[in-house]
Amino acid sequence: MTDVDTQADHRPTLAAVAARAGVSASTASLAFSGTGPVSDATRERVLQAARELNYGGPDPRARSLRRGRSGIVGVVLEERVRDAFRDPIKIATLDGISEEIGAVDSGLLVLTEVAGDSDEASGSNPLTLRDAPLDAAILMGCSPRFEESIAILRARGVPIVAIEGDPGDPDVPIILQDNREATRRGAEHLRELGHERVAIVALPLDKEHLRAPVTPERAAAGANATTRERLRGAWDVFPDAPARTTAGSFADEGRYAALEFLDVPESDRPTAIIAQSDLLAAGVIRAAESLGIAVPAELSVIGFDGARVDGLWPYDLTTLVQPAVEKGRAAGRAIVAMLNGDEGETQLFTGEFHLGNTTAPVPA
Amino acid sequence: MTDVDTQADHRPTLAAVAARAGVSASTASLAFSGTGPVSDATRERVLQAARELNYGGPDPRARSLRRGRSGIVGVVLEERVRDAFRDPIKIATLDGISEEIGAVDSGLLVLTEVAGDSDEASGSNPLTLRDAPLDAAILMGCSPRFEESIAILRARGVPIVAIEGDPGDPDVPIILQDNREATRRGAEHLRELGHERVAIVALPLDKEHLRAPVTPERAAAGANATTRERLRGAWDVFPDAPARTTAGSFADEGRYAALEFLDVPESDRPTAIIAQSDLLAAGVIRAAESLGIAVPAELSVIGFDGARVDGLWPYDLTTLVQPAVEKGRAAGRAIVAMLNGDEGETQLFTGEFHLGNTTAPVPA
DNA sequence: TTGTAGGCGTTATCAC
DNA sequence: GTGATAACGCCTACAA
Repeated sequence: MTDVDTQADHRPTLAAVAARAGVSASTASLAFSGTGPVSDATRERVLQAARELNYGGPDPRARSLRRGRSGIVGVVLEERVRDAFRDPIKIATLDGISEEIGAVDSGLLVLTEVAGDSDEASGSNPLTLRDAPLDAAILMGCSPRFEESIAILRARGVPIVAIEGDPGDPDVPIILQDNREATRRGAEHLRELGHERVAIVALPLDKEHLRAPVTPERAAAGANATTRERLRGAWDVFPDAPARTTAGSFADEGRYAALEFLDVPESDRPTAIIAQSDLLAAGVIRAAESLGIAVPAELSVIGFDGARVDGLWPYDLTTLVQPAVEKGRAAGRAIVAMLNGDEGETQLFTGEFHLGNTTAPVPA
Repeated sequence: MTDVDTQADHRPTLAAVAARAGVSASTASLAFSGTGPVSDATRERVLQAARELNYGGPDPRARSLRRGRSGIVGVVLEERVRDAFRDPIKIATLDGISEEIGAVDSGLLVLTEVAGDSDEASGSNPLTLRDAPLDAAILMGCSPRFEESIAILRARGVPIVAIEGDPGDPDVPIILQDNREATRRGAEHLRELGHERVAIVALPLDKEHLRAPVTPERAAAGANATTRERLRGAWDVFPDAPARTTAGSFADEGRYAALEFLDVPESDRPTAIIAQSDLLAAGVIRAAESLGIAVPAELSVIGFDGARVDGLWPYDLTTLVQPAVEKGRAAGRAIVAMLNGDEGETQLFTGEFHLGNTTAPVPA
């Protein structure tokens, strides 16, 4: 303990500063907030007193009670931090969000969904969306607990925006991607190149994140709408294309799944693979490389996201570019609007086809 | 607007609920917080009233003023969200932090360092560490504004922990990595394999993130302590090893830098490269592959982090494993201790050498 | 087991 | 320009 103030349980208050400066608390408040008229001399006196007392400025907790705003926007993730942040799309989206909410002096609080009531063996119960001082919340990705989260937040009067998931609540603006249509455009590109034997490497479909072939039942029952829609888009063009789900959007997962399709007699092999993310696509390419299958000469590969996968060189992946940062910005703007008492805008984003060098005409 | 309560500016308060239930506010408070004795009948009546009024529970803003705790721990990053979250080590550390602070019902608020006073052309001024309702803060990585951030937080009486950076303040526990010693151990491994011509692919050294050779002056003046220490460790063993800085910890950056070292006559080529991160190492390997240089037969590569780079298969990178999650946990525990009025513990972590298959004896 | 009183630190509103 | 007053919504002694 080097400093006098270090151990003090009682930090100076605005009142103390005011007293020392010989003014009233309200005047001192004005001197800090800049709202309203204060003479320069008075302000200086107040600031001087604050310095002397080592006063660090108005307490944000008290301020947020009084103003009814905490300056905090919650981002509700369905997974733990580690998993959510491995997804470059989520990160880009967060970046867009944080950019926009800066306009209302807000910061991002990371939350995960409310846990089941009983199954918390960890003994730890982090700050939940039930008792975090939020001005607004952004739900990223739909999930089983979606509804519950929304109910809690609504009861609190916290404005909500949903990204990639539709709670079906007219008061909740949603930010969506044209997953089905975009995937269909990619598939059509393959068909134009003459491909007929096409396989799909899919994102996780259900909570268990199974590595398994997609049966019609699984496709119908799957909890993940994004995966489902992208499957539909591919099947719109190639109704019989076999698909396998992976345990997550990682290159290694893409490689495992691709090996199942590729490590077979050449006659059974697909001539093209539709991967549901760029990371998966990167793994597909590695799998092909390892089997001596040339991309794109012998196998065309298409991704989804446009995430500029690091280390994929010399390949320039053909993919559907998702405007991830822009989606985050849209969510942020919706939040800002709602915080200002306006309506948040629902927006549908369109994936842009990027032609790289990983697709080619079907081998003769 | 589908619902009566949607537009209500005035949400019900605890007092309103109490009134409706025919009890006093304090009793209603007890019914919610679970602190103190309330008869089951009364509690039920209160809860019932709450349901009828659509009361979502006590307002966290008021609660945090009253209790003096917001349940929020700030993580101060030196870069914008997008950049910080591309580093797997930072993410793992965040994960460890969030795990531990769950024990005190806290969540993570993402902040970036206080901006310069004038150069904010963007017009956006996000929530800063000056006015966020923080119970504690974790500074990740040292930086020029380190001191200023600390001064602000100290004046507020906010407990601080620093990761990978030493503010030299006895009240700030620090969580460090043995960057120099760990790197030295890796270098010694290379020396034992007979390597003499070794090059270094380094992390950014100064704020500009230059891609350039490291001169003694740059090494001495560099702002980034982590980079500097790892350079020292390598030079402890190979004093003349040439080094190049990259623009960031990415595979593509590693590839660029490695090409500078490798795309030369064979006699001038290093037989081993020390990369300062696993992602950089992945790029080094790709560069070698693209030049037809076999790893590890013709070139040994060593990394730093132990981040299990996705998509690096079939290589198992020889590296120094940094206990990133554990470091986060240590930081979280220090925070929890300080929040409980105890002292936070400073900790030094040791990198563990992992022998993979990317190093081999120097070619004959 | 329940109610009463007071205050957490700030800021908005009004007089002066 | 400045000061008094009254909330903001909740929690916690303490008294009943």
